[in-house]
Amino acid sequence: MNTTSQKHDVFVAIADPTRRKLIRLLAGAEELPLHELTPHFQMGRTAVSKHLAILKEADLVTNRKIGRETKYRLNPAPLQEVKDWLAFYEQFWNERAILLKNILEE
Amino acid sequence: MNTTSQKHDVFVAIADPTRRKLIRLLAGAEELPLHELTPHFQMGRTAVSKHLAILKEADLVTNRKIGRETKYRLNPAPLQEVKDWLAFYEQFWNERAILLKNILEE
DNA sequence: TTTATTAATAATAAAGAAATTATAAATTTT
DNA sequence: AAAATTTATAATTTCTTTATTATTAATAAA
Repeated sequence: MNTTSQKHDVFVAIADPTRRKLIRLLAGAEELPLHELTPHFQMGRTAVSKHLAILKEADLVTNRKIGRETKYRLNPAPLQEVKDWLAFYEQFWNERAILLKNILEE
Repeated sequence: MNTTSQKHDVFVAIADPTRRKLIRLLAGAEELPLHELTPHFQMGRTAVSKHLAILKEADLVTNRKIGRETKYRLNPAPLQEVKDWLAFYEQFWNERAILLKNILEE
């Protein structure tokens, strides 16, 4: 792990609204090239391309070159890590569960 | 919304590993003051205090002053937003579901 | 083969986040 | 009352992220 490729965190990847929107767009289509994704945003191609690179480092998207375009595809599998993380806190976030817990602890 | 108080995003709040560890520590106790949380980290009190402020802006923690200490408590409710966001993608991230979808689309 | 399209990378600039030290304020202990 | 404890805030520094422009390369279309 020298110069490039930082092996990006899924939590960091989904923290950015642009990247969440990219995920959403890719969920609605099998594959999309950069130039079809770009017009949905107010920034330039290069910026969108970099957001896609971050998603790719988190393994949330894959891509393949078809002719001169690079088609991006969603890979939702890494979201499982977030789901697992949340699962631990589910026991806390229900108010009824908290009340019940308080009663049991008396 | 003038000088302070930026109304922080839950996704941003949980993106940082220090803050996830704070959430985990607070899940394991009813209430904890800053000086009990700090020794679990390599940074100073001030830095931990600021991370707690970000969690508070995201409404993931509440606090109350008891004498000279400020006790922090976890409020997991805002995590629901993340759970809801993930729920949308559950239909995609199961390989069996993807295979089935491909078959149905033929 | 020239021109247009598509996209990645490098270099830079700007903005934002994270951590530190220093200071101040409030509360408890001695 | 003086000293110690606990915390918050301000000022500063450092680091990281985000976005831009410019350059290069590759493919497709004219």
